[in-house]
Amino acid sequence: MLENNFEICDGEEIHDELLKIVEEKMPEETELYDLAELFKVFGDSTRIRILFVLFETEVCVCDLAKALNMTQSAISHQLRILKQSKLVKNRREGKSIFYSLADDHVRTIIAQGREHIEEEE
Amino acid sequence: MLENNFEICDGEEIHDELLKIVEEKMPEETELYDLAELFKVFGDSTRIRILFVLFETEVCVCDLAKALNMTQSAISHQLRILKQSKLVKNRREGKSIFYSLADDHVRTIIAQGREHIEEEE
DNA sequence: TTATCATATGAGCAATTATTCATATGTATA
DNA sequence: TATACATATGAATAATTGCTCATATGATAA
Repeated sequence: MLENNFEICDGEEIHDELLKIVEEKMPEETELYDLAELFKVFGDSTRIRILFVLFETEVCVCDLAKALNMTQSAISHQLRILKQSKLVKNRREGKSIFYSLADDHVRTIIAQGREHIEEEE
Repeated sequence: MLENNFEICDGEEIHDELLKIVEEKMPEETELYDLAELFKVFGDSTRIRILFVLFETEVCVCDLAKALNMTQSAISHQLRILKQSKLVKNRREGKSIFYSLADDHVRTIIAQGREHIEEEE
């Protein structure tokens, strides 16, 4: 016999307060999208393995593929994604292209992630 | 006339050095997997929006759904994922269940992500 | 108990994505 | 130039995933 069901779940005045929070604190839609896209990049273990190598040294695509035991094509595809997110940069040296970390946010983000998963009981 | 192509791309001795890095610095397979799984959770704008609300206040599922203009089911599914990753916790109060942040790594990780995307030219 | 509200969850579908394969581009060397 | 090496990339495929819909669970009130 449902009637007046448009008023469910707001007995408290949390509702106005909530709307204010969303209006004032929520980033723009484009920033939310960009943030999600950035974290998606970290959400693949192949790319994470690449980053762990780049934490230590600059490396060319071919050596990276061999070190991680994957095909050159697979690594190249993933490097492109990392580069698009500006997490890595590259330089050419002869026939080879060397990749390295673009900045240090990567280290912080990964470090915080490790802390989080290791902290769990 | 391909012969001896098993020696391509290691003119320098970077190879031994690289293998040592991978052996010594690369986390275990399970940690790499867990890390990727954790970051996948951040890789969705709905879950990021939920986290931005939880940065400010504790909130019940129904209010969260209304505030973000999504169905209760969709929000509930995402909260389950956030809870499995121990990013949020919850408590029951009568018929409602209130969700809140589980710890502060979330804030750091999101903050670093924002810094990274805002730093780009 | 019965009815209602709040939340959780399984199945199904559409969209995304990581890898492979084949091939293209770019560089150096013969 | 022609050939080989190093890397990039488009298409195809299999696997993953976010949402919807229907329904189940859990709690409160009549």
